Amino acid sequence: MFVSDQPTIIHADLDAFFASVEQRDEPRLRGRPVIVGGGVVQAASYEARARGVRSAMGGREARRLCPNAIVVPPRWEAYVEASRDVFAVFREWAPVVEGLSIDEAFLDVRGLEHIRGTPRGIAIQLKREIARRVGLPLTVGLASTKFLAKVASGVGKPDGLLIVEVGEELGFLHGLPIEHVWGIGPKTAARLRAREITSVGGLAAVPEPELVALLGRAQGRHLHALAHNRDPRRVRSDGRRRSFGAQSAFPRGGSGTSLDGRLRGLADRLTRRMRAAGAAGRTVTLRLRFADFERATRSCTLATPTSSSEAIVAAARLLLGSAMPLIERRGITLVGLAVSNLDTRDGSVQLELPVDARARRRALDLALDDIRKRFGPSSITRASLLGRDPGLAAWMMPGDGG
DNA sequence: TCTGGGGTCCTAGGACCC
DNA sequence: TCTGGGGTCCTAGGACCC
Repeated sequence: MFVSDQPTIIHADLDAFFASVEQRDEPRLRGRPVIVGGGVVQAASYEARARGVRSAMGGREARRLCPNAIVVPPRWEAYVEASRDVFAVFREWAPVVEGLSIDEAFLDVRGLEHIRGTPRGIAIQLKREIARRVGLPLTVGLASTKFLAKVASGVGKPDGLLIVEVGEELGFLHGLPIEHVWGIGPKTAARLRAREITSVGGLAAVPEPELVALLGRAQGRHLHALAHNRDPRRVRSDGRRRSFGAQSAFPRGGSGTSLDGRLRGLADRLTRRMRAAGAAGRTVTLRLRFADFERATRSCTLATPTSSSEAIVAAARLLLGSAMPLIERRGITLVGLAVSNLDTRDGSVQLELPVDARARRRALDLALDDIRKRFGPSSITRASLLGRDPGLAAWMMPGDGG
């Protein structure tokens, strides 16, 4: 086993990501309070946060707190592009990069002394490179576990660099309030505080069986370990997603008139992304939220994986039928669809096939052409493309299974 | 805090199988 | 016939994260 006297896991987190991209691209916004998203705050610059604006806050509340804020609409393409640029830099500096979301990642920087430098040096360079080449502020946490690196970057924000040296972990950790722990949200924090557990040190002092009795087996064990900075999770770059989802909120007092239309729109959005990712799934979940903000889900599992919009809409309609009494009673404010139980395999290719025989052959030929271009000449035929789902072609590259 | 959109993991009970 | 144990899958819901 590898033992180091230096921390070797970096958590790199862009500060106020969307808002920082806006300030980078529009000099007029620099130094000013910026809010991205009007209806609901998607991101707030640190100038706006200083006035109490938080993401997910209602737009009206945000403008009340910070009347001179500049509100801009989100520009998704710009954020996706900035994220790509940032991750490209990450991958230059570390062989193993695990993306957590569009704006944060773990980097394993073990054993790079002769290539890239010490972990400390890499952390410093990473901030400089992101600032120089992408023009965005980054906070870096460097520690001996993923958990602690994540906590450190949170404490170090904004535009910070926080290194927790080996041997100093518990001293750093135990003084923090429990809300700093990755995995303790409002509900769990309230339960712990009701027991007068308010700091991570206090949490660490609770025997594991007691925590398990209070929070359940998995969470009890997990938090007990984290409080002692025991976190065996490795940085891994092959993160495979488990689900695709899409949802849409109704305007106030929205009626159920266009529910079916919304369902079709959601399914189209969802399946377009699924097909782009070469994914198909078996479990369709209908998510509902009501006027009182209570939620409900209905799900069903199909016999074969699909990424067909038609198949998913059909399943969603059945689920909707079973939930109709609830909807009529409580009033619906949000509808969502998710597909999980994914059957993604590296190298798999999926496409929807038209019913008409000629159009079908043509779609297959185009797909074959595409496959040959991407993977080189192969002996794949139209017939071998036809797989599990009658409306869907599925095929896996030989040797790509493991 | 009158609340958007996209995800992850865990729990618990029931069905079903060996 | 009754009883017991273990495993997997499915559904619905809860909590958390960005």
